Amino acid sequence: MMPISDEQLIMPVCSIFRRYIRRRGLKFTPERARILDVVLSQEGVFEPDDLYEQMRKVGHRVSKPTIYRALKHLVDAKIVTEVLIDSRQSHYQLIFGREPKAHLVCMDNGKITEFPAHQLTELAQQVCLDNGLDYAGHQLVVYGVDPDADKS
Amino acid sequence: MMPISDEQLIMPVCSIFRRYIRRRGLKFTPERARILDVVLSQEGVFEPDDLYEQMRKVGHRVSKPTIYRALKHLVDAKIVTEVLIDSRQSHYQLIFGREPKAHLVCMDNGKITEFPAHQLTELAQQVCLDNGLDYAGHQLVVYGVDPDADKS
DNA sequence: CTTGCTGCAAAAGTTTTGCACACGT
DNA sequence: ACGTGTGCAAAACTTTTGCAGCAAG
Repeated sequence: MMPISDEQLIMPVCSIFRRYIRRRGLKFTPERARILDVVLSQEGVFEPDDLYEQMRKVGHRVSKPTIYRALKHLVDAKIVTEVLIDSRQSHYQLIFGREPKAHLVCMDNGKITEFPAHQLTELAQQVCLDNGLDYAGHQLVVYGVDPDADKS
Repeated sequence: MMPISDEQLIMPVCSIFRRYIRRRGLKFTPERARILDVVLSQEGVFEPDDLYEQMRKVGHRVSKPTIYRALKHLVDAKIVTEVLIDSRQSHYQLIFGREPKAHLVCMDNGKITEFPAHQLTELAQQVCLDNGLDYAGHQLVVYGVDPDADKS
């Protein structure tokens, strides 16, 4: 899949989410539209609270429950995916129109680097097949430590 | 690395943990010994609360804070690793003397299947190298859905 | 003895829920 | 109009922390 530019991305994602919402008899509210906007502006991995703070900073009054509820729909709609990097905090990432990425986490400073991992998809699909499941996604996280950090 | 049997495993793990604890000027208490025992008896992935309930069931009075504190040391000692499968709950798994495993999660019933993923280690190490980090571990989670489950 | 450990209770933090009112469709 | 959504406040949970007394080294 060829990556597409931001301008190419934003319009279709909006329509796709609107269609997804309406097909389910749900409602495309201004809050959901604005949340999708902020999500589309995120670089890499983000937390629900990031969205809350950023929206608040530009004067958008959205409550946290609304953000959590919208994220659930965005995940269902396969526009966003949950990224499991920290067991004590939800992390999400935009996936629509993007190649699947794996994550390298530096355990010293928490910095997250993305890298492509094409090879994995085939392996992951085969594993599902072997176990009688339909493939629904996969995630690779690699952990590293800074070689220059002091060892305790 | 050749997998080893349970009897071969339990003794060395105990000594290794004791040595780890003492080298750091910490204390090898009965609570920590019992927690390690329960950890060694787990099949696959477990949660802190699983340990708590199982210990309670056999009459071992250990508090949850103590379990959380012990798990931290077990992770540091590389006897146990955290498994990121659910952002709302910590999951752990015994790794000492075991081959690295990847996880297949069925999104319909939550069932977790382990499978070997040798090929990944090399890839993961290369990624760290490319990014100037020392390799510290990796984790692959594959998601599947039951083809027989009703689609909503 | 000294220092770390435990259990309790409380705190901290994230995510969810109940409810009354507001708003898409 | 009907049925969802929203915000608020509170609940639900998991995980962490402070502290007094206890115990390992």
